[in-house]
Amino acid sequence: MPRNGNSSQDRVIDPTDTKSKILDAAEELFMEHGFEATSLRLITTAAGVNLAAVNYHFGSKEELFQAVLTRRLDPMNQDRMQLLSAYESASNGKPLTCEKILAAMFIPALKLARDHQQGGKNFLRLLGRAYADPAPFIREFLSSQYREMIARFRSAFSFALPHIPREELSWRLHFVMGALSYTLAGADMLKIISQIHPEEATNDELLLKRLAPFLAAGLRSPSPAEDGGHHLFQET
Amino acid sequence: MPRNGNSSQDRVIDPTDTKSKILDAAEELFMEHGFEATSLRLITTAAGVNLAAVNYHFGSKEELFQAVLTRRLDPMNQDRMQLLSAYESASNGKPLTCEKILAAMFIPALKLARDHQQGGKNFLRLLGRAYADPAPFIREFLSSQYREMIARFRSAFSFALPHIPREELSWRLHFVMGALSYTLAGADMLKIISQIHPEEATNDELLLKRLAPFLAAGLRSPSPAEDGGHHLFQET
DNA sequence: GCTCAATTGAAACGACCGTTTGAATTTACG
DNA sequence: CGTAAATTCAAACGGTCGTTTCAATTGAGC
Repeated sequence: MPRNGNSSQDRVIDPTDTKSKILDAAEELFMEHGFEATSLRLITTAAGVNLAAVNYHFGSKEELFQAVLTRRLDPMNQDRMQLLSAYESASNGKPLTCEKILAAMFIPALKLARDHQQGGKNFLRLLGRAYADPAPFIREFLSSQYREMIARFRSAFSFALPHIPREELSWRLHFVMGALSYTLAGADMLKIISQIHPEEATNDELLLKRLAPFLAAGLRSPSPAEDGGHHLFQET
Repeated sequence: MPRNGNSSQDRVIDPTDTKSKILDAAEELFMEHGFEATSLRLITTAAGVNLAAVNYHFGSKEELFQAVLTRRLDPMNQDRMQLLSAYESASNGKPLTCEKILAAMFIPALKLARDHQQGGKNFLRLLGRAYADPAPFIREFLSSQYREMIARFRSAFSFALPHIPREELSWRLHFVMGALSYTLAGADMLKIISQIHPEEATNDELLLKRLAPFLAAGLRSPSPAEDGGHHLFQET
């Protein structure tokens, strides 16, 4: 009895085996109902497998959730870092533009959103929910999954924007991640905020072509320490 | 038997009555565990009231959740619109700056975060979770709560930035809402993204003094239609 | 073909869920 | 004070939950 294991595919991935069927069904159902509200019975019924298969292959519901996240999140963040390295190698030691660094963040996310016709979009919504979940096992998992990639991109931005203090840059990177994840995950909020035509709202590439310039302008803006001392939050 | 009702306090709010005790406990527990994972038994035990009191005073668990949201969200959005109107009245028909409009959005949220020492922060985190929840009853509720406020602020930005096409502005307003809600709600994500000192991360006012200039720069940036045709998402 | 481990299967475990019921209690008021 | 409405209470309703157990089945290597 393996009881878990095979954490980073020791064998080839077979989309018809029990583990993959569970992961596919869990991804869609976790996205739709959240972690706590999705029962293992719902997942195993949708996957066409026995209820006990989840505990046999993944150990527990929490470990299944982590497996669902890591299956796509880990490759996506690896892609981001590889793409960033490729851009840097091609620049001959010159700093990259903010747009270029943002492209290294966005393109792998876009690829994920497009690749698996429904799975990709489902996963990004699931990720958006996980960001807002305070459950310790989720937060610690996301932290470990993101730490390396975030450090890598902060260095790149620091090199591209040497006049921005490192701490200010950490904040701006936080804002970038917020707008990106919110935009990729919360398509439904668009219907609240605007009367944007639905057929356009589904075009993620166009969306990010609008988001990247928006964020690049914010990243390049003067550091608050050198803006002449505006007093924004003074009433009247 | 009233069976619900009293939707916008017909009587004075008494922080020691059963309804308020339930709302306070529910706000904290919904924030911590999410809607589905928070049981009415947990809420009523924490509030020190009988289990049946929720169904008696609010009708159902879903209606209790909406009552928790509307108690603070509705006043906050009213404050935002009143503040925006006050700024506009003081400007003698001249367009407001982006920073000023953003201040009208941020200040009421900041007031909420500070007012109720723990309740305020709890509520904003709860709101962040609700944004990412696809449950129809949550999405429809948020949509109805935000529609008027969003329309009001889109008009203000449209007046302040007449050269930005209205559709582009809708997208940028979406990005603003995303970065703001993500920032206000997801304080824990900061620990993932940066090594920002915790004692500073809790200072929301400083946080928004960094966020507002960042977003204002993005809002003012040239419209993509007139940026000369960059090709950001061309690989290589 | 036999053996033994890997996997699947059906059933049950105790626990907790949202809601309802109807009686007991408190409150408001003529 | 008496009475009718509002509120609180304990208990139970039918269900669903994650997990475990153990027998049945499968599959690979000798």
